[in-house]
Amino acid sequence: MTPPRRDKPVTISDVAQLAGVSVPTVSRVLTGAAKVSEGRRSRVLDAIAELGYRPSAAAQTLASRRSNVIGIVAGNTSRYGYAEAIRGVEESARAAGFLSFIVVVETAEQDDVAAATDAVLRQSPAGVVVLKFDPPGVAALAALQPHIPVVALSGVPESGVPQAVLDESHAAAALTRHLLGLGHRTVHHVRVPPSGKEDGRTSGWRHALNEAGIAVPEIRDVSWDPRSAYEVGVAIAGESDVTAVLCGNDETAMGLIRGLHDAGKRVPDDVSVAGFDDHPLAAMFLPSLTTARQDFAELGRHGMAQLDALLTGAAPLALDTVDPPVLIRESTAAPRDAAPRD
Amino acid sequence: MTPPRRDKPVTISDVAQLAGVSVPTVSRVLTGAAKVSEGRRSRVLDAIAELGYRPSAAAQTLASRRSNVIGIVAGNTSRYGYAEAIRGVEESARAAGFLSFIVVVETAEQDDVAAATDAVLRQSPAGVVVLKFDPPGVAALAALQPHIPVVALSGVPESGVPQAVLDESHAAAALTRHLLGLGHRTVHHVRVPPSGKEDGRTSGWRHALNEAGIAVPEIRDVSWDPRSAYEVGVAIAGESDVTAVLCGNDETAMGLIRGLHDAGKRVPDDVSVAGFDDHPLAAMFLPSLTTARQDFAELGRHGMAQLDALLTGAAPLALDTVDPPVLIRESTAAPRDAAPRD
DNA sequence: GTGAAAGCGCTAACAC
DNA sequence: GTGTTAGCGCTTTCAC
Repeated sequence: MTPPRRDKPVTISDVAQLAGVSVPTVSRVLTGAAKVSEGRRSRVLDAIAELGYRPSAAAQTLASRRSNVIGIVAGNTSRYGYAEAIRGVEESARAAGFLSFIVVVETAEQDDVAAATDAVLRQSPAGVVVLKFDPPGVAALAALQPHIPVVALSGVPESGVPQAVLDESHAAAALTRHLLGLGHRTVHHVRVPPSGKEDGRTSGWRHALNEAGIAVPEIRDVSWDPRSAYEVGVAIAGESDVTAVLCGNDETAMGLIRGLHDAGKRVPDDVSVAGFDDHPLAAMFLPSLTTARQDFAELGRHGMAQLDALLTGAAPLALDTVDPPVLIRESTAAPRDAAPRD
Repeated sequence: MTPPRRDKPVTISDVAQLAGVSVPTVSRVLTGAAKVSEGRRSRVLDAIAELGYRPSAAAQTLASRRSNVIGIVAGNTSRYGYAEAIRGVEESARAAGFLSFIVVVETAEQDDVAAATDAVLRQSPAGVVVLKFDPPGVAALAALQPHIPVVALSGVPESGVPQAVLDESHAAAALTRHLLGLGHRTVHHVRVPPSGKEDGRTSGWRHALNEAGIAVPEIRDVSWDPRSAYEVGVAIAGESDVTAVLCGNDETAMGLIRGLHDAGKRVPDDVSVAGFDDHPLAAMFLPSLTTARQDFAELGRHGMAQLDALLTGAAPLALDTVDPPVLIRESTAAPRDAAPRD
């Protein structure tokens, strides 16, 4: 066995020569584009193994005008939901024979979006999955769509784009109703950075309040950093009318609870707090978090399945919606001053 | 402005024709390989803008035999340290003009490692950064090294590979000494899946115990799932000799604390627990976690810097080691039965 | 089935 | 400086 030299890669013609066949024949056994007689076929396979030959993706892409890479475009790669969604996409992309590359769009500004679009298109990927979780994602989706097959991953259905959706609004409404059902007069909302005008989490909350004929309280905004939720927790500890809070995600809920705690309030005794996502630590927290499970990895897998369907020209999958289950745990309870409604 | 058609990409010769120059001249303004007169130069630039031309990465790679993509090889993409390290690598790769693709190695088995190696090499990347955090990472590193410029990211220095290191053993020893200094007779250790025979976290702990002349207690192993640490927490709640525990990471510490809590033990009153990493939620947990900060994103950036140096043939950077700072918070305290040693 | 010939979009080497 | 000529490593006609 001769280990390949770092500076002289083995090419298809090396294989052809060793196997005693023509270059196109090697190509045929590689791609399966046409039948090759059993004898030649195995000689080619042997030569490939002996030389440790690996086809060059660049040459294949150039010659065939299709590639086996897909792009994952995201505003972020490491936050919980993002990382899980990326994992899901990559997993099923790999299972389908695709390699995934990552393009991060820092902001929704022209320059960043154009840079990301360029980076994606230059690779001539077979398709792209965009995490439409934030404004950069929304902008990148719009920029990419006219050029290449794209699937969006998101929390709210939208028409005109193949997509996989994790329907957040139902779960947010259910969580809000749960809190109201415990006897809270209203439910406040601490919002994480939204993807557009309003996310499903916020609209579900708003919907449930409207439905119950309750005035919609002012929204508090936080960044992704749990410390900003901590500050809000400290602040609302001083507001006696706040007895129930629905947070945009579990990290926010944990930060908020810690802030309330440090300001002398107990959860759920003084204030009920619900999170969103069912982060792996949500059940470990003290108190454990009432929340709605979001399976981001599954969302990613669905997205890749959509892309696959799109590429193979199969019947476009029906709108792919997953309804997140609600989990009632320790962080929510009846308020001090009221008995449950029913 | 004519938006490019989805099916007929603009090529370099379209640009050349519109600008009234030869193809290589366009290439020259693109790559800056040779001087081009100001007049032609700007005509080319205009043509590029007008046509919305984007060079094909495949063609460039094939013709020039160098690519501007780098590979990130990892056993996992979404767990905290992994995701942060990947973020760091991608960030600085992008800043240096590289696109990052991701290859996941599920296990350290022959097949998976070979598949990952193939996937990487077929892309002919400029270089690769391997997350040497687990056995799959270690195996992939070994398989890749003879073929292509590789940098390893890890927790323990190792010779023979360009690498960036987050030196865990000092911090683990410091944490162990902190616990002993509080008066604990010994410190137990709950270990997360190690990359090889022993990780820096474990060896630092072992070292500090040896140094203090204390017998090394049996190690408890957990998976990455905090629920497995929860089980250990429940179990050790029944062992009265366990008063201090050093955990392999913060998620494990949180699971362990929750398990202790559910089994009736309080932290730090009954048992002191230290984590590792300074996860964003470590400071929010109740109790907040004593831990050692690991800046994985910075580790990733250092790794990419190493790779850059390697590629440009610059003097190889000195071994890149970061010493994680120790953070004393609420989850550790003196044991019930003893006063602090000093 | 199989080889010869052509060409994918670009860069490199070479003259001028 | 600039155009012409050759490929890069493959896949794709198209004969046979």
